[in-house]
Amino acid sequence: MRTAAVEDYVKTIYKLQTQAETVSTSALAERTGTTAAAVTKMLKHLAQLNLVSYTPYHGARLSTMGEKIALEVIRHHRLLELYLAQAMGYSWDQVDAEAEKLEHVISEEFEARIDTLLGHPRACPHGDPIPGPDGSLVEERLRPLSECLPGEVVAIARVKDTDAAVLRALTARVMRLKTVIAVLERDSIDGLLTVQIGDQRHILGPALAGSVFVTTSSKS
Amino acid sequence: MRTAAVEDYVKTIYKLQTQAETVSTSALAERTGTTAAAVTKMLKHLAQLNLVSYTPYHGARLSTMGEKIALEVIRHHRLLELYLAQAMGYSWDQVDAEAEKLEHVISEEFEARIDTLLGHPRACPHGDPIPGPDGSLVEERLRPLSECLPGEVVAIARVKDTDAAVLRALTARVMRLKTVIAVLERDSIDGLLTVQIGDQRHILGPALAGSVFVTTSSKS
DNA sequence: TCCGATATTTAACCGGGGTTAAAATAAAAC
DNA sequence: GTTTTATTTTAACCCCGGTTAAATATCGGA
Repeated sequence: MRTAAVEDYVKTIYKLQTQAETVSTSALAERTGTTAAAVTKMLKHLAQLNLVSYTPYHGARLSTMGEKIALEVIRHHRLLELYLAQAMGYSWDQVDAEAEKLEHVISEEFEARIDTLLGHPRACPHGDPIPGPDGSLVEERLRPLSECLPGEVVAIARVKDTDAAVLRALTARVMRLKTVIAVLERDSIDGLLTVQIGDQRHILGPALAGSVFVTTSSKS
Repeated sequence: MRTAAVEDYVKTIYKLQTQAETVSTSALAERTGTTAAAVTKMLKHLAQLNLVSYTPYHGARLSTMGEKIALEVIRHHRLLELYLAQAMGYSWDQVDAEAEKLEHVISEEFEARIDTLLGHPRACPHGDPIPGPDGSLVEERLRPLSECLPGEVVAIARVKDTDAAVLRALTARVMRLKTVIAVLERDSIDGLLTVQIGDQRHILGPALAGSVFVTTSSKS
Protein backbone atom coordinates (compact mmCIF):
# COMPACT_ATOMS: atom_id res chain seq x y z
CA MET A 1 0.00 0.00 0.00
CA ARG A 2 1.28 3.42 -0.91
CA THR A 3 0.80 5.24 2.37
CA ALA A 4 2.15 8.66 3.28
CA ALA A 5 4.83 6.94 5.38
CA VAL A 6 5.95 4.81 2.44
CA GLU A 7 6.11 7.88 0.21
CA ASP A 8 8.13 9.77 2.78
CA TYR A 9 10.65 6.98 3.24
CA VAL A 10 11.06 6.55 -0.49
CA LYS A 11 11.55 10.29 -0.94
CA THR A 12 14.12 10.40 1.83
CA ILE A 13 16.00 7.42 0.45
CA TYR A 14 16.08 9.12 -2.94
CA LYS A 15 17.67 12.20 -1.49
CA LEU A 16 20.21 10.34 0.62
CA GLN A 17 21.16 8.03 -2.19
CA THR A 18 22.62 10.91 -4.20
CA GLN A 19 25.23 11.33 -1.49
CA ALA A 20 26.16 7.72 -0.84
CA GLU A 21 25.92 4.58 -2.92
CA THR A 22 23.79 2.87 -0.32
CA VAL A 23 21.51 4.35 2.32
CA SER A 24 22.11 3.21 5.90
CA THR A 25 19.51 2.49 8.52
CA SER A 26 20.89 5.13 10.85
CA ALA A 27 20.94 7.82 8.17
CA LEU A 28 17.29 7.14 7.49
CA ALA A 29 16.41 7.06 11.16
CA GLU A 30 17.98 10.44 11.65
CA ARG A 31 16.25 12.03 8.65
CA THR A 32 12.83 10.59 9.43
CA GLY A 33 13.06 11.38 13.13
CA THR A 34 12.39 7.79 14.12
CA THR A 35 14.42 4.93 15.53
CA ALA A 36 16.68 2.49 13.73
CA ALA A 37 14.30 -0.32 14.62
CA ALA A 38 11.41 1.39 12.88
CA VAL A 39 13.56 1.94 9.81
CA THR A 40 14.61 -1.69 9.63
CA LYS A 41 11.01 -2.79 9.70
CA MET A 42 10.02 -0.28 7.04
CA LEU A 43 12.93 -1.27 4.80
CA LYS A 44 11.76 -4.86 4.89
CA HIS A 45 8.29 -3.64 4.05
CA LEU A 46 9.58 -1.52 1.16
CA ALA A 47 11.58 -4.47 -0.13
CA GLN A 48 8.37 -6.51 0.01
CA LEU A 49 6.71 -3.86 -2.15
CA ASN A 50 9.65 -3.97 -4.58
CA LEU A 51 10.40 -0.32 -4.01
CA VAL A 52 13.83 -0.97 -2.59
CA SER A 53 16.61 -3.50 -2.75
CA TYR A 54 17.63 -4.14 0.80
CA THR A 55 20.56 -6.14 2.12
CA PRO A 56 20.42 -6.50 5.91
CA TYR A 57 23.29 -4.67 7.62
CA HIS A 58 24.31 -3.11 4.31
CA GLY A 59 21.66 -0.52 3.61
CA ALA A 60 19.18 -0.04 0.80
CA ARG A 61 18.79 1.41 -2.68
CA LEU A 62 15.64 2.35 -4.55
CA SER A 63 14.41 0.07 -7.29
CA THR A 64 13.21 1.54 -10.57
CA MET A 65 9.69 1.59 -9.20
CA GLY A 66 10.87 3.17 -5.98
CA GLU A 67 12.68 5.88 -7.87
CA LYS A 68 9.59 6.56 -9.95
CA ILE A 69 7.49 7.06 -6.84
CA ALA A 70 10.15 9.24 -5.22
CA LEU A 71 10.19 11.51 -8.25
CA GLU A 72 6.42 11.73 -8.29
CA VAL A 73 6.39 12.78 -4.66
CA ILE A 74 9.20 15.28 -5.19
CA ARG A 75 7.36 16.66 -8.19
CA HIS A 76 4.26 17.11 -6.07
CA HIS A 77 6.29 18.76 -3.35
CA ARG A 78 8.09 21.27 -5.52
CA LEU A 79 5.09 22.14 -7.64
CA LEU A 80 3.12 22.73 -4.47
CA GLU A 81 5.86 24.88 -3.00
CA LEU A 82 5.87 27.06 -6.06
CA TYR A 83 2.10 27.25 -6.18
CA LEU A 84 1.89 28.25 -2.53
CA ALA A 85 4.47 30.98 -3.09
CA GLN A 86 3.31 32.18 -6.48
CA ALA A 87 -0.45 31.90 -6.30
CA MET A 88 -1.13 32.13 -2.59
CA GLY A 89 1.44 34.56 -1.31
CA TYR A 90 3.40 32.23 0.95
CA SER A 91 6.97 33.20 1.73
CA TRP A 92 9.69 30.71 0.84
CA ASP A 93 10.28 29.74 4.45
CA GLN A 94 6.66 28.58 4.88
CA VAL A 95 6.12 26.51 1.77
CA ASP A 96 8.12 23.42 2.71
CA ALA A 97 6.08 22.54 5.79
CA GLU A 98 2.76 22.98 4.02
CA ALA A 99 3.85 21.07 0.91
CA GLU A 100 5.12 18.26 3.12
CA LYS A 101 1.55 17.42 4.10
CA LEU A 102 -0.20 18.25 0.85
CA GLU A 103 2.13 16.23 -1.37
CA HIS A 104 0.63 12.95 -0.18
CA VAL A 105 -3.02 13.74 -0.78
CA ILE A 106 -3.34 15.72 -4.00
CA SER A 107 -4.69 13.95 -7.07
CA GLU A 108 -3.13 13.72 -10.52
CA GLU A 109 -5.78 16.20 -11.53
CA PHE A 110 -4.56 18.68 -8.93
CA GLU A 111 -0.95 18.18 -9.96
CA ALA A 112 -1.78 18.77 -13.62
CA ARG A 113 -3.80 21.87 -12.83
CA ILE A 114 -1.16 23.65 -10.79
CA ASP A 115 1.44 22.65 -13.34
CA THR A 116 -0.45 24.40 -16.13
CA LEU A 117 -1.48 27.33 -13.93
CA LEU A 118 2.22 27.87 -13.22
CA GLY A 119 3.19 27.47 -16.87
CA HIS A 120 5.09 24.17 -16.47
CA PRO A 121 7.77 25.59 -14.20
CA ARG A 122 11.18 24.00 -13.89
CA ALA A 123 12.19 24.95 -10.35
CA CYS A 124 10.66 25.41 -6.90
CA PRO A 125 11.06 28.63 -4.87
CA HIS A 126 14.34 27.35 -3.45
CA GLY A 127 15.80 26.68 -6.88
CA ASP A 128 15.42 22.91 -6.79
CA PRO A 129 14.47 21.43 -10.15
CA ILE A 130 10.98 20.03 -10.57
CA PRO A 131 10.90 16.51 -12.04
CA GLY A 132 8.88 16.19 -15.23
CA PRO A 133 5.60 14.25 -15.32
CA ASP A 134 7.65 11.42 -16.83
CA GLY A 135 10.11 11.48 -13.93
CA SER A 136 12.92 13.23 -15.73
CA LEU A 137 15.14 15.29 -13.49
CA VAL A 138 18.28 17.25 -14.18
CA GLU A 139 20.26 17.91 -11.03
CA GLU A 140 22.84 20.61 -11.50
CA ARG A 141 25.90 20.29 -9.34
CA LEU A 142 26.35 23.65 -7.71
CA ARG A 143 28.99 25.03 -5.40
CA PRO A 144 28.13 26.11 -1.88
CA LEU A 145 28.79 29.78 -1.26
CA SER A 146 30.92 28.75 1.71
CA GLU A 147 33.55 27.37 -0.68
CA CYS A 148 33.84 30.47 -2.80
CA LEU A 149 37.03 32.48 -2.77
CA PRO A 150 37.59 36.21 -2.38
CA GLY A 151 37.27 37.97 -5.70
CA GLU A 152 34.58 35.68 -7.05
CA VAL A 153 31.28 37.10 -8.19
CA VAL A 154 28.51 34.54 -8.10
CA ALA A 155 24.73 34.29 -8.34
CA ILE A 156 22.44 32.40 -5.99
CA ALA A 157 21.02 29.40 -7.81
CA ARG A 158 19.63 27.29 -4.99
CA VAL A 159 19.10 27.41 -1.24
CA LYS A 160 18.60 24.64 1.27
CA ASP A 161 14.90 24.44 2.05
CA THR A 162 15.20 22.50 5.28
CA ASP A 163 15.63 25.30 7.80
CA ALA A 164 12.98 28.01 7.83
CA ALA A 165 15.09 30.22 10.11
CA VAL A 166 17.94 30.17 7.60
CA LEU A 167 15.53 31.15 4.83
CA ARG A 168 14.23 34.07 6.87
CA ALA A 169 17.80 35.16 7.58
CA LEU A 170 18.50 35.14 3.86
CA THR A 171 15.39 37.19 3.19
CA ALA A 172 16.49 39.72 5.80
CA ARG A 173 19.76 40.12 3.89
CA VAL A 174 17.93 40.45 0.57
CA MET A 175 19.45 37.23 -0.65
CA ARG A 176 17.06 35.70 -3.17
CA LEU A 177 17.44 33.40 -6.15
CA LYS A 178 19.59 35.09 -8.81
CA THR A 179 20.90 37.64 -6.35
CA VAL A 180 24.48 38.47 -7.30
CA ILE A 181 27.08 38.21 -4.58
CA ALA A 182 30.66 39.43 -4.58
CA VAL A 183 32.91 37.54 -2.20
CA LEU A 184 35.27 40.01 -0.55
CA GLU A 185 37.04 38.22 2.24
CA ARG A 186 37.27 34.83 3.75
CA ASP A 187 38.31 34.28 7.35
CA SER A 188 40.55 31.23 7.29
CA ILE A 189 39.92 30.32 10.93
CA ASP A 190 36.14 30.44 11.29
CA GLY A 191 35.31 30.37 7.61
CA LEU A 192 33.41 33.63 7.92
CA LEU A 193 32.65 35.12 4.54
CA THR A 194 32.46 38.83 3.89
CA VAL A 195 30.26 39.47 0.90
CA GLN A 196 28.83 42.40 -0.96
CA ILE A 197 25.22 42.42 -2.14
CA GLY A 198 24.23 45.57 -3.95
CA ASP A 199 25.59 48.28 -1.71
CA GLN A 200 25.24 46.19 1.42
CA ARG A 201 28.06 44.30 3.06
CA HIS A 202 27.40 41.17 5.12
CA ILE A 203 29.41 38.73 7.14
CA LEU A 204 28.05 35.22 6.75
CA GLY A 205 28.71 32.29 9.07
CA PRO A 206 29.02 28.72 7.86
CA ALA A 207 25.36 27.94 8.54
CA LEU A 208 24.17 30.61 6.15
CA ALA A 209 26.95 30.36 3.57
CA GLY A 210 26.61 26.58 3.56
CA SER A 211 22.91 26.82 2.77
CA VAL A 212 23.43 28.85 -0.37
CA PHE A 213 24.51 27.31 -3.67
CA VAL A 214 25.78 29.44 -6.48
CA THR A 215 26.76 29.53 -10.09
CA THR A 216 29.83 31.46 -11.10
CA SER A 217 28.64 34.44 -13.07
CA SER A 218 32.09 35.99 -13.63
CA LYS A 219 35.51 36.12 -12.09
CA SER A 220 37.89 38.99 -11.40
CA MET B 1 -5.33 12.46 18.90
CA ARG B 2 -7.08 14.37 16.15
CA THR B 3 -6.56 12.02 13.23
CA ALA B 4 -8.23 12.22 9.84
CA ALA B 5 -10.52 9.36 10.89
CA VAL B 6 -11.62 11.21 14.02
CA GLU B 7 -12.31 14.33 11.99
CA ASP B 8 -14.32 12.37 9.47
CA TYR B 9 -16.46 10.67 12.10
CA VAL B 10 -17.11 13.94 13.87
CA LYS B 11 -18.06 15.60 10.62
CA THR B 12 -20.41 12.77 9.72
CA ILE B 13 -22.03 12.78 13.14
CA TYR B 14 -22.57 16.51 12.81
CA LYS B 15 -24.40 16.08 9.55
CA LEU B 16 -26.52 13.16 10.74
CA GLN B 17 -27.41 14.85 13.97
CA THR B 18 -29.36 17.54 12.15
CA GLN B 19 -31.78 14.85 10.97
CA ALA B 20 -32.23 12.90 14.18
CA GLU B 21 -31.78 13.74 17.83
CA THR B 22 -29.25 10.98 18.29
CA VAL B 23 -26.97 9.32 15.76
CA SER B 24 -27.14 5.55 15.57
CA THR B 25 -24.28 3.16 15.08
CA SER B 26 -25.76 1.76 11.90
CA ALA B 27 -26.35 5.18 10.37
CA LEU B 28 -22.71 6.01 10.95
CA ALA B 29 -21.54 2.67 9.63
CA GLU B 30 -23.45 3.22 6.43
CA ARG B 31 -22.15 6.76 5.92
CA THR B 32 -18.52 5.94 6.68
CA GLY B 33 -18.56 2.77 4.63
CA THR B 34 -17.40 0.65 7.56
CA THR B 35 -18.97 -1.90 9.86
CA ALA B 36 -21.06 -1.33 12.97
CA ALA B 37 -18.29 -2.87 15.06
CA ALA B 38 -15.78 -0.32 13.85
CA VAL B 39 -18.21 2.47 14.62
CA THR B 40 -18.86 1.24 18.16
CA LYS B 41 -15.13 1.19 18.84
CA MET B 42 -14.67 4.65 17.40
CA LEU B 43 -17.62 6.04 19.37
CA LYS B 44 -16.02 4.82 22.58
CA HIS B 45 -12.82 6.46 21.46
CA LEU B 46 -14.55 9.74 20.66
CA ALA B 47 -16.29 9.65 24.04
CA GLN B 48 -12.85 9.16 25.61
CA LEU B 49 -11.69 12.30 23.79
CA ASN B 50 -14.79 14.17 25.02
CA LEU B 51 -15.93 14.85 21.50
CA VAL B 52 -19.12 12.90 21.85
CA SER B 53 -21.59 11.82 24.50
CA TYR B 54 -22.25 8.18 23.86
CA THR B 55 -24.82 5.92 25.49
CA PRO B 56 -24.34 2.30 24.45
CA TYR B 57 -27.27 1.01 22.38
CA HIS B 58 -28.71 4.52 22.17
CA GLY B 59 -26.43 6.39 19.83
CA ALA B 60 -24.26 9.45 20.21
CA ARG B 61 -24.33 13.23 20.10
CA LEU B 62 -21.48 15.66 19.64
CA SER B 63 -20.19 17.55 22.64
CA THR B 64 -19.44 21.24 22.37
CA MET B 65 -15.84 20.40 21.54
CA GLY B 66 -16.94 17.84 18.99
CA GLU B 67 -19.21 20.34 17.33
CA LYS B 68 -16.41 22.87 17.19
CA ILE B 69 -14.14 20.41 15.43
CA ALA B 70 -16.91 19.37 13.05
CA LEU B 71 -17.45 22.97 12.03
CA GLU B 72 -13.74 23.53 11.53
CA VAL B 73 -13.55 20.54 9.23
CA ILE B 74 -16.67 21.58 7.35
CA ARG B 75 -15.26 25.09 7.01
CA HIS B 76 -12.07 23.63 5.55
CA HIS B 77 -14.05 21.43 3.22
CA ARG B 78 -16.31 24.12 1.82
CA LEU B 79 -13.61 26.76 1.54
CA LEU B 80 -11.48 24.25 -0.32
CA GLU B 81 -14.32 23.33 -2.63
CA LEU B 82 -14.86 26.93 -3.52
CA TYR B 83 -11.16 27.56 -3.98
CA LEU B 84 -10.77 24.56 -6.25
CA ALA B 85 -13.69 25.72 -8.36
CA GLN B 86 -12.97 29.42 -8.34
CA ALA B 87 -9.19 29.62 -8.48
CA MET B 88 -8.25 26.35 -10.09
CA GLY B 89 -10.99 25.71 -12.61
CA TYR B 90 -12.45 22.55 -11.08
CA SER B 91 -16.04 21.73 -11.98
CA TRP B 92 -18.50 21.35 -9.14
CA ASP B 93 -18.67 17.60 -9.49
CA GLN B 94 -14.92 17.22 -8.87
CA VAL B 95 -14.39 19.44 -5.86
CA ASP B 96 -15.91 17.24 -3.17
CA ALA B 97 -13.54 14.32 -3.65
CA GLU B 98 -10.45 16.52 -3.69
CA ALA B 99 -11.57 18.59 -0.68
CA GLU B 100 -12.31 15.40 1.23
CA LYS B 101 -8.60 14.63 1.35
CA LEU B 102 -7.22 18.15 1.62
CA GLU B 103 -9.48 19.21 4.49
CA HIS B 104 -7.50 17.13 6.99
CA VAL B 105 -4.04 18.41 6.16
CA ILE B 106 -4.22 22.13 5.46
CA SER B 107 -2.91 24.52 8.11
CA GLU B 108 -4.72 27.44 9.71
CA GLU B 109 -2.47 29.57 7.54
CA PHE B 110 -3.77 27.89 4.40
CA GLU B 111 -7.35 28.24 5.54
CA ALA B 112 -6.91 31.95 6.26
CA ARG B 113 -5.21 32.55 2.92
CA ILE B 114 -7.88 30.97 0.74
CA ASP B 115 -10.55 32.68 2.82
CA THR B 116 -9.11 36.11 2.06
CA LEU B 117 -8.27 35.22 -1.55
CA LEU B 118 -11.92 34.29 -2.01
CA GLY B 119 -13.14 37.43 -0.22
CA HIS B 120 -14.59 35.67 2.85
CA PRO B 121 -17.22 33.75 0.93
CA ARG B 122 -20.40 32.49 2.57
CA ALA B 123 -21.19 29.41 0.49
CA CYS B 124 -19.47 26.56 -1.32
CA PRO B 125 -20.08 25.76 -5.00
CA HIS B 126 -23.05 23.59 -4.05
CA GLY B 127 -24.69 26.36 -2.07
CA ASP B 128 -23.86 24.99 1.37
CA PRO B 129 -23.03 27.72 3.88
CA ILE B 130 -19.43 28.04 5.04
CA PRO B 131 -19.05 28.16 8.82
CA GLY B 132 -17.27 31.27 10.10
CA PRO B 133 -13.80 31.06 11.66
CA ASP B 134 -15.61 31.19 15.01
CA GLY B 135 -17.82 28.25 14.12
CA SER B 136 -20.96 30.21 13.38
CA LEU B 137 -23.21 28.57 10.85
CA VAL B 138 -26.62 29.54 9.55
CA GLU B 139 -28.38 26.59 7.95
CA GLU B 140 -31.34 27.65 5.82
CA ARG B 141 -34.13 25.17 5.61
CA LEU B 142 -34.85 24.76 1.94
CA ARG B 143 -37.43 22.76 0.05
CA PRO B 144 -36.41 19.98 -2.30
CA LEU B 145 -37.45 20.62 -5.87
CA SER B 146 -39.17 17.23 -5.82
CA GLU B 147 -41.79 18.63 -3.45
CA CYS B 148 -42.63 21.65 -5.52
CA LEU B 149 -46.04 21.91 -7.12
CA PRO B 150 -47.02 22.79 -10.67
CA GLY B 151 -47.22 26.51 -11.13
CA GLU B 152 -44.40 27.31 -8.76
CA VAL B 153 -41.40 29.29 -9.95
CA VAL B 154 -38.35 28.67 -7.84
CA ALA B 155 -34.59 29.28 -7.84
CA ILE B 156 -31.90 26.72 -7.13
CA ALA B 157 -30.28 27.52 -3.80
CA ARG B 158 -28.39 24.35 -2.98
CA VAL B 159 -27.60 20.97 -4.51
CA LYS B 160 -26.54 17.70 -2.88
CA ASP B 161 -22.79 17.37 -3.30
CA THR B 162 -22.58 13.66 -2.65
CA ASP B 163 -23.12 12.26 -6.12
CA ALA B 164 -20.84 13.52 -8.88
CA ALA B 165 -23.00 11.93 -11.58
CA VAL B 166 -26.02 13.88 -10.38
CA LEU B 167 -24.00 17.09 -10.49
CA ARG B 168 -22.89 16.39 -14.05
CA ALA B 169 -26.49 15.67 -15.01
CA LEU B 170 -27.50 19.03 -13.58
CA THR B 171 -24.72 20.76 -15.49
CA ALA B 172 -25.90 19.10 -18.70
CA ARG B 173 -29.35 20.61 -18.11
CA VAL B 174 -27.89 24.04 -17.36
CA MET B 175 -29.07 23.83 -13.80
CA ARG B 176 -26.76 25.93 -11.66
CA LEU B 177 -27.10 27.84 -8.41
CA LYS B 178 -29.65 30.64 -8.83
CA THR B 179 -31.07 29.09 -11.98
CA VAL B 180 -34.78 29.80 -12.09
CA ILE B 181 -37.08 26.85 -12.63
CA ALA B 182 -40.76 26.83 -13.44
CA VAL B 183 -42.56 23.69 -12.38
CA LEU B 184 -45.04 22.73 -15.06
CA GLU B 185 -46.31 19.28 -14.25
CA ARG B 186 -46.00 16.65 -11.65
CA ASP B 187 -46.65 13.00 -12.34
CA SER B 188 -48.48 11.71 -9.30
CA ILE B 189 -47.42 8.08 -9.83
CA ASP B 190 -43.67 8.27 -10.40
CA GLY B 191 -43.15 11.77 -9.07
CA LEU B 192 -41.66 12.88 -12.37
CA LEU B 193 -41.41 16.61 -12.60
CA THR B 194 -41.74 18.54 -15.81
CA VAL B 195 -39.91 21.83 -15.50
CA GLN B 196 -39.03 24.76 -17.68
CA ILE B 197 -35.58 26.31 -17.57
CA GLY B 198 -35.15 29.22 -19.94
CA ASP B 199 -36.63 27.91 -23.13
CA GLN B 200 -35.76 24.32 -22.36
CA ARG B 201 -38.17 21.79 -20.94
CA HIS B 202 -36.93 18.85 -18.86
CA ILE B 203 -38.43 15.88 -17.15
CA LEU B 204 -36.69 15.18 -13.88
CA GLY B 205 -36.77 11.93 -11.95
CA PRO B 206 -36.76 11.77 -8.18
CA ALA B 207 -32.97 11.32 -8.01
CA LEU B 208 -32.35 14.63 -9.71
CA ALA B 209 -35.29 16.57 -8.31
CA GLY B 210 -34.48 15.30 -4.83
CA SER B 211 -30.91 16.57 -5.09
CA VAL B 212 -31.96 20.14 -5.79
CA PHE B 213 -33.11 22.51 -3.08
CA VAL B 214 -34.88 25.71 -3.92
CA THR B 215 -36.18 28.98 -2.60
CA THR B 216 -39.53 30.18 -3.76
CA SER B 217 -38.92 33.21 -5.92
CA SER B 218 -42.56 33.79 -6.87
CA LYS B 219 -45.80 31.97 -7.29
CA SER B 220 -48.42 32.04 -10.05
C1' DT C 1 -45.80 -10.45 28.50
C1' DC C 2 -42.98 -13.10 26.14
C1' DC C 3 -40.73 -13.97 21.75
C1' DG C 4 -38.31 -13.22 17.79
C1' DA C 5 -36.24 -9.89 14.55
C1' DT C 6 -33.04 -6.34 14.39
C1' DA C 7 -29.49 -3.46 16.14
C1' DT C 8 -25.49 -3.18 18.82
C1' DT C 9 -21.59 -4.55 21.33
C1' DT C 10 -17.80 -7.66 22.49
C1' DA C 11 -13.98 -10.64 21.40
C1' DA C 12 -10.35 -12.12 18.70
C1' DC C 13 -7.85 -10.94 15.04
C1' DC C 14 -4.93 -8.19 11.24
C1' DG C 15 -1.81 -4.60 9.22
C1' DG C 16 0.58 -0.24 9.55
C1' DG C 17 3.78 2.57 11.98
C1' DG C 18 5.84 3.45 15.93
C1' DT C 19 8.49 2.32 20.72
C1' DT C 20 12.32 0.09 24.03
C1' DA C 21 15.47 -3.48 25.29
C1' DA C 22 18.15 -7.31 24.07
C1' DA C 23 20.66 -10.03 20.62
C1' DA C 24 23.45 -10.32 16.49
C1' DT C 25 26.52 -8.61 13.12
C1' DA C 26 30.06 -5.59 11.05
C1' DA C 27 33.87 -2.69 11.47
C1' DA C 28 37.73 -0.88 13.77
C1' DA C 29 41.53 -1.21 16.98
C1' DC C 30 44.96 -3.50 19.08
C1' DG D 1 43.51 -12.58 14.51
C1' DT D 2 41.06 -11.34 18.59
C1' DT D 3 38.53 -8.18 20.90
C1' DT D 4 36.07 -4.10 21.52
C1' DT D 5 32.81 -0.83 19.76
C1' DA D 6 29.26 0.79 16.92
C1' DT D 7 25.56 -0.34 14.03
C1' DT D 8 21.73 -3.06 12.91
C1' DT D 9 18.26 -6.38 13.63
C1' DT D 10 14.97 -8.96 16.39
C1' DA D 11 11.51 -9.44 19.88
C1' DA D 12 7.91 -7.89 22.55
C1' DC D 13 5.00 -4.39 23.04
C1' DC D 14 1.70 -0.09 21.97
C1' DC D 15 -1.96 2.59 19.46
C1' DC D 16 -5.04 3.18 15.54
C1' DG D 17 -8.58 1.74 12.38
C1' DG D 18 -10.35 -1.77 10.40
C1' DT D 19 -12.34 -6.92 9.92
C1' DT D 20 -15.55 -11.28 11.09
C1' DA D 21 -18.10 -14.06 14.22
C1' DA D 22 -20.43 -14.56 18.40
C1' DA D 23 -22.90 -12.65 22.31
C1' DT D 24 -26.18 -9.38 24.04
C1' DA D 25 -29.76 -5.61 24.15
C1' DT D 26 -33.67 -3.35 22.39
C1' DC D 27 -38.02 -3.17 20.37
C1' DG D 28 -42.28 -4.40 17.85
C1' DG D 29 -45.87 -7.70 17.55
C1' DA D 30 -48.77 -11.66 18.78
